[in-house]
Amino acid sequence: MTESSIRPQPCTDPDCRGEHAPHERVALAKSICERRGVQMTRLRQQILELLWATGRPTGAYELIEALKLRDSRPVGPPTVYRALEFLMAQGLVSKIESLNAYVPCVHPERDHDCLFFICSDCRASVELEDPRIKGLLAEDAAVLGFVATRRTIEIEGTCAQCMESGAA
Amino acid sequence: MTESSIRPQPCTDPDCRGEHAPHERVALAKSICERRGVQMTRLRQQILELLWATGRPTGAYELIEALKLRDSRPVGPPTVYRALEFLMAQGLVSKIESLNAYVPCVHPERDHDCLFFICSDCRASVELEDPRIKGLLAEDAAVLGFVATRRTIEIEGTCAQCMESGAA
DNA sequence: TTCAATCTGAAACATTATAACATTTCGATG
DNA sequence: CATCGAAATGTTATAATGTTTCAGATTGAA
Repeated sequence: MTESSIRPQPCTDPDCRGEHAPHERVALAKSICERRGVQMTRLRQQILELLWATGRPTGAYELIEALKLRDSRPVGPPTVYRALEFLMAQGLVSKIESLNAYVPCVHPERDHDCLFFICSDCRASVELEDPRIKGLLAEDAAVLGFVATRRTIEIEGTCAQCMESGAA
Repeated sequence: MTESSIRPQPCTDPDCRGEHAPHERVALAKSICERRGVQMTRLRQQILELLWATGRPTGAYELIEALKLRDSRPVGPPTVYRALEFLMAQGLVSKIESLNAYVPCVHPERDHDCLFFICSDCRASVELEDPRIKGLLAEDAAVLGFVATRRTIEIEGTCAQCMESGAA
């Protein structure tokens, strides 16, 4: 298993030229919350920062450990799960269902249904928006008369870097 | 919450005219295993039958309960998880990651990367193949130099029947 | 200030999954 | 037929993930 990589992330979105430095993304998250009149509390911000800091999908219990280490702040599972729930509701964090882990969203400012490429080797994940897939899914849903509320698209495999380093 | 529906399933695949009666699908699974030289044992078959019987994504512990009731056959979690692992490896069953539950595959005879529409109301799921989405995902993966091994696509929402019955 | 709403803390518990090791089953081979 | 080995299953314990419940703290507004 090679080192976890990609931090700051090279954005795979062709429209994006921006930096995704963690502190800058956290600042953006705060301004989004303010605009919406919801509270980016200390705990929530810490968790978002931790998710940016690890640079890979991170489990709730791993966050609990990290909070304990970083701040000698012992928090229970419900506390962390509630914060994650809030962050997800605001589109600032996504859950990777196939890993039971959480990642910060790169582009919370856009309404997004992302897909995730998850490297089984280095454990990193890359977020991607593809409106064409979004469109096809909408089309398929329409055929079924199905009204979608949430989309989970997760592709597991080996990332380019790990392929090169022959780790796969 | 309305009654769980769709059994036998109306196949949403335009190429498919076939019946998907559970017993017929289990027979197909058995012949596939025989052809591959792998064993469709009694336990594995029972679990596959149970998955067809419930008609909706079913959890491992629910299967354990069902086996106990149906056969007064007490099996432990590892036993069931191993059987599920086998069935998934053979493409006969898929895991719905967002529910931690398992569904039988409608078309094990084809190589498939399915997407699932999951009704939050009646708990039913519908499997669909869409080669166009498969193609776009392959294209996106290629751009990233990512080699995919597994695809998880799960759309949650409300199915047509539940929309009609106003249950949503 | 004081009330109400929101957020956080804490203990217990529920659900999902795996590790480690023993036993059984069953076909292949001597 | 005996028995060996591989595959499958059984058993116990435990790990990992997530929730319920109720209590206390904080915050923002009247």
